[in-house]
Amino acid sequence: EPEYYKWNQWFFLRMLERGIAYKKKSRVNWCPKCCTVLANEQVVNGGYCWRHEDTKVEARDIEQWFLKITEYAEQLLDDLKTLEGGWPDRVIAMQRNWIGKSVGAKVWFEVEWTGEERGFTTEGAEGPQSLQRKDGERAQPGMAALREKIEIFTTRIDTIYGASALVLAPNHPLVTRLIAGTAEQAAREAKLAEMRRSSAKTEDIATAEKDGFFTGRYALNPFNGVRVPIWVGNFVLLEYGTGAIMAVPGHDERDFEFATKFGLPKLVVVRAAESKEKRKDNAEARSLQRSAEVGVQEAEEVFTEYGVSVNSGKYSGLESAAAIELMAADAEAAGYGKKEIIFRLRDWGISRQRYWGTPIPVIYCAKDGMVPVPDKDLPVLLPANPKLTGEGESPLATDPEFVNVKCPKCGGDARRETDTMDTFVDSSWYFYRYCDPRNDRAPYDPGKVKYWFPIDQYIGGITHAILHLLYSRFWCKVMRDLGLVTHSEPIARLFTQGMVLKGGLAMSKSKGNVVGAIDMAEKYGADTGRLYTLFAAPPEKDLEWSEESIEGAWRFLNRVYRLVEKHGSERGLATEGRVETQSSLGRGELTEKEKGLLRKAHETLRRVTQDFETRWHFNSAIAQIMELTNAIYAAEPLEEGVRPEVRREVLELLTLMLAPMTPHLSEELWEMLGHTKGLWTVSWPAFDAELAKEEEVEVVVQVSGRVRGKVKVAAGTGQDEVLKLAQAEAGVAGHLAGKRIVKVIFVRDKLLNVVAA
RNA sequence: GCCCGGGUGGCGGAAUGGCAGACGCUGAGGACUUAAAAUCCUCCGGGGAUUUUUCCUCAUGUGGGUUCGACUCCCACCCCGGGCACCA
Repeated sequence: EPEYYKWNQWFFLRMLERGIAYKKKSRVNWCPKCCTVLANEQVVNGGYCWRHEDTKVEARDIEQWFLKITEYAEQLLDDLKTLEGGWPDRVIAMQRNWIGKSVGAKVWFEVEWTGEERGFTTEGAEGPQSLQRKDGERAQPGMAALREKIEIFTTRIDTIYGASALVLAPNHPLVTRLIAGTAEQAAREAKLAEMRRSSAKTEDIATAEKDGFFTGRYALNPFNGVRVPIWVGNFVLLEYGTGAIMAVPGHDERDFEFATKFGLPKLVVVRAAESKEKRKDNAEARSLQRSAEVGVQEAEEVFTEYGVSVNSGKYSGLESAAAIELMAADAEAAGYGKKEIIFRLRDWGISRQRYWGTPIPVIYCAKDGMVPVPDKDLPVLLPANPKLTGEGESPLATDPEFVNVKCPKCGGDARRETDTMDTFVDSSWYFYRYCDPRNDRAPYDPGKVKYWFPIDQYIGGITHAILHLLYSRFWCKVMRDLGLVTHSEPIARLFTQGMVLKGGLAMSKSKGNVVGAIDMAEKYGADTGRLYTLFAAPPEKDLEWSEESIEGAWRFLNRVYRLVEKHGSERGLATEGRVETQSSLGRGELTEKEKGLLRKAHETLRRVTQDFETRWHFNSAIAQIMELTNAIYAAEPLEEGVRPEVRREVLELLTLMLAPMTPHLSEELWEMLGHTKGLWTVSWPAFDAELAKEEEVEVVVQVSGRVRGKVKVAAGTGQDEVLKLAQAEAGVAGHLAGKRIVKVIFVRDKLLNVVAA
């Protein structure tokens, strides 16, 4: 509705002002079925559309709008800590994983333009000061800076003495220039084109074989001045880090694989830290380690763990963590590197080429460029009659009335932006609007939001763990920075309910495994369906739909109905608007049978209340109610020894406890019990603790922790008494015969454990 | 590979330090009925002893540990599900 999406546009303009919303051309995910771009979060199962799980997304280079969620990466990560306890662990873990923080360093390797197939060399390996500049020796045409540097990112700067190559992503902007002017330029360009083509297919990058080629150029390792060859590798991703890595084959599995294939050296620069025991008695290992410290050694296998640096100049002997710290600091001081934290999280691409979505409120003018739509012109309305061509172009673009506008700045002819916003924009803040839905001057009144927020309890499917739930957290922080809210997290407690499966799969129309809610309601009634889904499993678990089990729920409700039908006819006893508990009879006058029933009813109420309030374990609550029903049946005929007041109280409690789960049926039962006011007018009853208490309890008797008997005693009976009775029990006495009692553990009304030796 | 979650009868599940399998489904047997449906009753983890009644024993993925006592807490491992992934 325009009354709502107007405020999406308003938020967008605020973000545009702050540089949070921006437009850029980039490689994006395109779903050919949706005919639109998707955000990274909307690509699932290694490259499929989240809505069409059988459709692979394609890579396309399109100019589109982004929201700078990455600016909030650190906060989104840090604040997850405040959600612990309130949010399920797996959702927190999934978000943490998605944000993907890596602490490391960037290092700049200077390109040596003169380099050509001279192979790997360790010449001049004596520290940073020996770094030799070869500027201008062989300048290439069109080269702006001769002192070109390649920036790499690493989490293991401590392994830099083991770098035997730099590897760039095929799409790295420098690659073409590096190749230019080298001896095998043509062959290299052909290879590069081939690699770029295959990387455009999102096919199983993770399992593809390592591939790459030498560019013909070298770069200088700033730490030791060693010349390392510059390669291009298919396993290096342009999007992550700097799009370039140092290959340390001795200490990274991918680099090891790459080096094995292309014959690069594998230097050992970290060895396992000696454990104390080893240090004592493993002289052989020690001598091996000594040899590792002498000279350059070819690694036989990859060692990726932390340990102690070796063959690393002045850093040799340092533990990995210390080496990382010191080397990053040194690099920064010397000006060839710096500490850096990077995130896996990408900015949120919100442009969609769809009709359904909020129009992005900007106008392109030949004279003024991109001009935001002024607030007073909001909302930018969707055209009423779009042409839906399915051609992959935004439906808005084909509507001249929508597209052709005057520039708000100069009044000249201009064009509207025709992309619409991702619908996840709408869902990122809808709950705030609930607090103030008719406001036409602002998205909401911050005062009203302050009263209600953050949300005490939110319920949703696990499917939104890194979509809706991440975007909403981001939106909240943006609104906070706009001064609209004072909290940083929108949702205090999150509950992720399970799915209903059929044949092991989530029900979906495309799979044809849906159970029609209407068919089911016609056959059993909606309440039976409700009761079944609640009873079959606790709510956080997935549940497999079972036709047989729903019969069970149906049978149970019929049992309850028949019970009320039979005994609910004593009209005139009903008290409107509440359950008359403990009846109007004096407690002392209750018969044994009456006491038993009332006790069971109130005990059930106690446990059901607890399940509802603290655990949401509706399945065990229903089991309790079933037990109560069974107990009432067992007490039949109720006419004998149970007065109408007591019968009614028990049946009213039964009806009330069922009401949250079977509202329709309960309403009918309530009427059958003689009430004329709706059940909804009645509040949840308090259980009578006195009544719920057992008078006689069964105490379990154990001998040395094994159950050997039981004794029935009055509630509250002391240890001595119970022990005396227990010793009289044949089964217990048999196990105690000829033994000495060492210790007695007694839990009142529950257990007696006699430890005998 | 990393990160989460889980593993209990034929099945869904219950028990969060104190009688393992509540409650329900399925199955078997029985009652009612001319018959069927519905309803009601009994039994239902394995092995053994006793065969009226009960008793013993094993059993909650595997192996250890803590405890008078462990499905429950701790350590190691195995398996299943999910998320992420040539993330440097």
